[in-house]
Amino acid sequence: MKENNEPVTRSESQSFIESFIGKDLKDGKNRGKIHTRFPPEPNGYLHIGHAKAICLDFGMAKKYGGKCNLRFDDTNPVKEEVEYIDSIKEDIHWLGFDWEEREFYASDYFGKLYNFAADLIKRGLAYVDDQPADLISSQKGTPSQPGTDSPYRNRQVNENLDLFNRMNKGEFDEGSRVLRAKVDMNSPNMHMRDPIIYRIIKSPHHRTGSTWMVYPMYDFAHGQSDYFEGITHSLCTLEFEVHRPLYDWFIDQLKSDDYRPRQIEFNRLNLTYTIMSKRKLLELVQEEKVRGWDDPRMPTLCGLRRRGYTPESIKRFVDLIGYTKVEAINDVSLLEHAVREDLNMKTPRVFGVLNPLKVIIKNYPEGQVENVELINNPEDESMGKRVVPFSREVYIEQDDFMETPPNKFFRLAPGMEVRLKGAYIIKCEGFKKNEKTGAIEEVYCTYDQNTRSGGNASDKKVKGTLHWVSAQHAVDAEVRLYDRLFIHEDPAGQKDDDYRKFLNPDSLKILKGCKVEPSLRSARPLEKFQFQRLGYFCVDYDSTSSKPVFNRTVQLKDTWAKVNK
RNA sequence: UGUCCCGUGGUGUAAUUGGCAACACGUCUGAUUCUGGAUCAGAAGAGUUCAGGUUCGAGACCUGACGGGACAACCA
Repeated sequence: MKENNEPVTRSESQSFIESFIGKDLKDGKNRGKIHTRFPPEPNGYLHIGHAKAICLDFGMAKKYGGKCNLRFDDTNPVKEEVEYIDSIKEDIHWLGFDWEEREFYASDYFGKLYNFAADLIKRGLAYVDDQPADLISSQKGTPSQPGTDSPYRNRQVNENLDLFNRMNKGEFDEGSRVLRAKVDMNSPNMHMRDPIIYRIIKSPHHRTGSTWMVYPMYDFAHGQSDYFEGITHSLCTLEFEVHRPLYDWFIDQLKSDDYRPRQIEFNRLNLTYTIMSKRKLLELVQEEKVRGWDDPRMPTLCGLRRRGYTPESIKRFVDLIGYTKVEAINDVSLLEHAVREDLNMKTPRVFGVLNPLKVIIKNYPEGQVENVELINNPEDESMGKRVVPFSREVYIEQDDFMETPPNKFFRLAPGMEVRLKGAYIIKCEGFKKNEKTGAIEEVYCTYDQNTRSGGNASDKKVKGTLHWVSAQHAVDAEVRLYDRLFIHEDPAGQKDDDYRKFLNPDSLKILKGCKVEPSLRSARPLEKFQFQRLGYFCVDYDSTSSKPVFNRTVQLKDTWAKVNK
């Protein structure tokens, strides 16, 4: 919808996929309709790479007035489990997408697929091969050498039909026979060299039980399922590019009019300092390198959710990186930027002290408590204000005090003044130091009564403003700090080294004696906050009202930390 | 030694389909701030892998190199 001479803005630029779709629609292909599908195999949890596909599949359909199906690609009963199905559905909904009543399974089509295979046999386009896997494999040749025909390639139709039927009745052992499509053993494309389309598997299927003994391969199920569902655009990742000729070959055998689905491939999502392979993520879980699929360090959607990421931030990130055919590796800092941007607008500010250091305000009356008022979110006035108790003893961050500060240290040090945010300006008059360890144990200050925020002399300038928590009112909390899971930008891409070699030993730091403001006692799992000056934090599932647990989603940008390096 | 795909600042993407490279992240300044956040203003950083060709004109088209990736699972 470009108006007159408005310049083309970023948001209007389309990916190559969208251009293809737009052209197909304009050309009136498939009656000018768009229908997509998201086709996960239920063999693991969804990760942020899947989110990229989900956003495309559901996003394109929505944008162009079409529909998007959810289809579980469950053609291999030995790898798939029901537990994954529920988590996949939960994650898609969490992201904010809905397939309505269109929840399908490749296994819904086992009957149709079987009949289609039988039909191919009758047309002389498929045959049963009795050879073992290694022989079939070696006859396929190599990418640079053509294959050779199987001795069973010209088996009679009736024999093929009978054998295929008996394969499905369980008369033969797994691995003893397969059904192959008769395509072209000399094709430069390995996938066209008489691909196996059915194999015998006797383990029960999570949905069809032991109805079938014979199961279709991916290549024989995916395109056909698209066809059965009326899919117009079958969007998948780059590695399926070489499968496309086969996809088209089966559609050619299947189609009866001018409707046909079209496969388009785009680049996978890769992120720096993590891995995206389902197999490797499973290893991390099984080898207990992480605490589970939803460990906040994992790139899984449930992990990111637990870490405190919002669906909006993930969608925003996906939107920023785009869809191309270039195998790219995206910088996590862009993802982090996306959460900060979102959380900045949404989260209430609170005080939490991670490494407490007690400050005693010597001239503040003992036993006195004042309730100071603080703005919940300077970005959004509608979020209102809250009241926080202030008293003679408060905790500040250990990092906010230095005995001998460097230049430009705008915090507390002997003789220096700082503001305790929302309360008073205090001046450091002394401190107690453990002579053995050198640790600062207490800091002694005086406060200026006239400097209370909002008061007469409240506009007096000081260099620094600190967050704090009243000692007697503080709630003890556990805080889990996360760092990148790997110390290498591309841990899985190092040919000579196993990715495990690059695991970051300090990716998780658990802080036990943290002090947070009393309002946080009632925080519920998944609630998000900005701990002022520190970062964004999300309440963990392990949290209880007596002992809150917070996960740090991401730090605030910290220019001081950079200067300090 | 085959077939297919890809090659634009540090990173990810754009470039009205041939008109003298734009945006975001990151980086660095400065302003502002009761968050060293946010915000605001600004800067540095690529001449589009290379070499030819077509053209008045090429990041876009052609040819050839070079570099990266995918493909030889009874996985998806």
